[in-house]
Amino acid sequence: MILPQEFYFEDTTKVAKQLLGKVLNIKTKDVKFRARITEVEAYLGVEDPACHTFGDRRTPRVQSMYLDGGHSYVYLIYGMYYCLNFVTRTPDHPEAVLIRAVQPFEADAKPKRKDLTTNGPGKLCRRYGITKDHDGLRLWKKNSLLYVSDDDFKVKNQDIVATTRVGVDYAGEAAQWPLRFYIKDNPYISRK
DNA sequence: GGTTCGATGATT
DNA sequence: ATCATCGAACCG
Repeated sequence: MILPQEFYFEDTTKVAKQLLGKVLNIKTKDVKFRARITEVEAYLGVEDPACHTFGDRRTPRVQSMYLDGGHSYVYLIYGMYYCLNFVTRTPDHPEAVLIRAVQPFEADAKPKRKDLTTNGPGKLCRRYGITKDHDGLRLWKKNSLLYVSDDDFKVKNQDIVATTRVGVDYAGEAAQWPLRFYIKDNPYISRK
């Protein structure tokens, strides 16, 4: 089933963990992809120095983060890679979950073994053609280019690994916050 | 208008 | 450890 918008209104850390194992549905020109979310990071808004909305910053880039929970937020990083996020909570709490890695479904995974093209936030966007065009989309709508659904796959709390976020050394104390989550023993995880 | 920097990834 | 690559953010 498709996840309702309310799913994204909850506490961002909680939403991040609950997103593990959920299914990302991507529509391109004529192809559809499905992939299971295996790694995420939570970004806690105005009080999180690592978050783009830290200090209630309202630049054009982060507009989508001030939409209601359940919208996508896509930005360009290092001039080369896009990163996909799901906005959480409400406009007065501009927070989000970064999708860091996914596991392609069998039909998509041409290589027999591990597909090395979806285990990183930049890589998965490149793999599925996710660009600025995918910014601000409604993730709870089935006709959206991007939407998120549920199936019978369950991730036990016990199988969630929590650790520090990647690439946020500049954020001081916040660099140590355990806001990166991934599925234990899953091969589709980004570096480190 | 100029400068700095980055929620990355590939390579050495 | 280094670099590719460039839009944003920041400064003034």
